[in-house]
Amino acid sequence: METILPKFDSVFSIDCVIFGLDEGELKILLIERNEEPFKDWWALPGYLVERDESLDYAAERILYELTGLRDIYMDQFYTFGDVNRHPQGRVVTVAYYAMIRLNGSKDLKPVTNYARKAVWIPVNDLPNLAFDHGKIFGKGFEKIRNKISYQPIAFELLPEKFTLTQLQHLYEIILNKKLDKRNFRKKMLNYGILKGLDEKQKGVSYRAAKLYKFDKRKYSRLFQKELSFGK
Amino acid sequence: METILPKFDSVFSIDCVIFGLDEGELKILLIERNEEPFKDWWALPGYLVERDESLDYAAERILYELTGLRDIYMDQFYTFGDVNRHPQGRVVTVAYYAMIRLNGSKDLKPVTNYARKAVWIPVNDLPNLAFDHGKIFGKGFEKIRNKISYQPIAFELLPEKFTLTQLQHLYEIILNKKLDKRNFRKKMLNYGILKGLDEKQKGVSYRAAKLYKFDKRKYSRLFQKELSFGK
DNA sequence: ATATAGTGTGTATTATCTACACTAAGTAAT
DNA sequence: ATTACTTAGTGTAGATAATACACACTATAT
Repeated sequence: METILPKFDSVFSIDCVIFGLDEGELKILLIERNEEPFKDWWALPGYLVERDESLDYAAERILYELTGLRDIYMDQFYTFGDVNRHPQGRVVTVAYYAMIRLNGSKDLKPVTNYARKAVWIPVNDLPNLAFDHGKIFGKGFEKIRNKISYQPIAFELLPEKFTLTQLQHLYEIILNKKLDKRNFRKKMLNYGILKGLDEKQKGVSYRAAKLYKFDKRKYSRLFQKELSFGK
Repeated sequence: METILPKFDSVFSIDCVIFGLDEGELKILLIERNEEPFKDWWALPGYLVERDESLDYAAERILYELTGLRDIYMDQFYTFGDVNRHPQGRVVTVAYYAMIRLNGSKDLKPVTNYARKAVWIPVNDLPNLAFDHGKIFGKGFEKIRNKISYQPIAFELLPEKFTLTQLQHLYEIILNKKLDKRNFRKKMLNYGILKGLDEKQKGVSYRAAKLYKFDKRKYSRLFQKELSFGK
C-alpha cells in the first residue's frame, strides 16, 4: 500500500476553556504566553498536538503542562479551522471545555515555559485574547449555557457541600438571569439528585443555610439516558 | 517573528454524514472508494483539507467533489483524532452532518475519481465502512437523534409539502420508537410552525391526507433563541 | 434589644404531557 | 350502488410540571 498522504506543514492544536467558580464568581483559566506569536498576551491554555497522541490525551497533557492541573475530565466542543487563525501557518485547533471545583488554592504552576503563568480570570472581565481565543471562549460559554438548561451540570463547579442559594447563584451567573427562589428549590429538590445533610453553613453572620451534597448515582440514572420525546 | 511551527506530516480531513429520506427510509450518503487505503470499500464522503481553505469551505468542496451535491449546509459535530485511525499516517478528521431533501433523483456524480460512485444507503443496512467511519456515523446519528428531541429539524428531510403522517413516521424512524398519533399532531400543530395547505396528497389508493408546509420564519423565531429555564 | 441579611416555605393558576378509540373520507373491486 | 378496505382525522380527562407571587423565621453582630 503506497503512502499517498502529502507532507503538509499543517498542524493541529488543542485549546482548553476551563471554568471554575471562585468566591461566587465564574472564572476561566488563562495563561500568559511566553512565546511568539502573541508573546505576553493572555490566551487559553493550548498547544500543539504531538504526532503520537490522541486528541483527548493531548488535551490532558497540554492542560497539565500549561497549568499544572491534572486529571481534569474535558469534553470536546468545537474545532476551529479558519485559514488565518494562526499568523505563522495553518493550525486547526480542537477546543475542549471542563467545569471544575476549585478546592481553595489549587496552585497553578506551568511545567513548561511556554506559559509564564496561569491565572483564573472572571469571565465578565476578560482581556483581549491571543489568536481567535475570544471566539473560542464565546462558543465554550454558549456550550455550557445550553447544556445547563437541560442537564444539571453546575455541581461540578461547586464545592462538595453547598447551599441551595449558592447553586442558584451559579445558575443565575451562567444563564445570566434572575431565578425565582421558591421555584428553583422546588425544581432542584424534585430532581432527587441532592442529598440534604445534617449540617449547616459556617462562618456567616446571618442565619446559616443547610448544606447539600450532589448524589452522583441518581444523577446518572436520570440524565445520562436519552432525552425523551414522550410516547 | 520567527516561525516555530514544526513540519509535521500530519494532515486533517473532513468526513460528511449526509442524511436523506428516500421513500420513507432514512439513508446516508456513501461513496465507494477508488483509492488506497480501503480501495473498493464503502466510506463516508470525506477527503483531505487543503492548506488554504477553511474547514467549512473544505466540507462543501469535498462533498461536491465526491458526490456532485452542491450548496448543502452542514454542521460540524465532532472531531476524531485517534492516533491510528488512518493506516498511513496521522489524520485528524472533522465530521460534519446535514439533513437534506431528496428531490426525486438528485443525481450523484463524483467529479473526482477518488470515489467510484456515491450512493444512498439505508442506515439500518450499512456495510462495514472504511477507517473509523462506522464510529463517525454512529456519533452523527446520535447527534440528530438528540437534536430532533428539542428542535423540530426533521423538515429538512421531507419534501416541501408533506403530510403529518409522513412527519410522524420520520420522527419514529429517527427516535426509534412509536409515537401516539393524536399527541404528535397536537404538539406539532401547537408549535405553530406548520402551514396547512388547501391541497391534498395525490396518487394514494385511500383517503388523501392534507398537505402541510414548514414555516421557516416562525421556526427561527421559536427555536433559534436560547433554550429557556423559565424565571 | 434591635438591626441586618439571608433562609425557608405554600398555593393557586396555567400549560404541557400522557393515555386512549372511534368515525370520516376516499379508493377499489364487485 | 354497495361493500370492503385503508388511512385520515379528531377530543377529553387525569397527571404532572411550570409559573407567579410575599412574608415570617433565624442566626449573628453590635
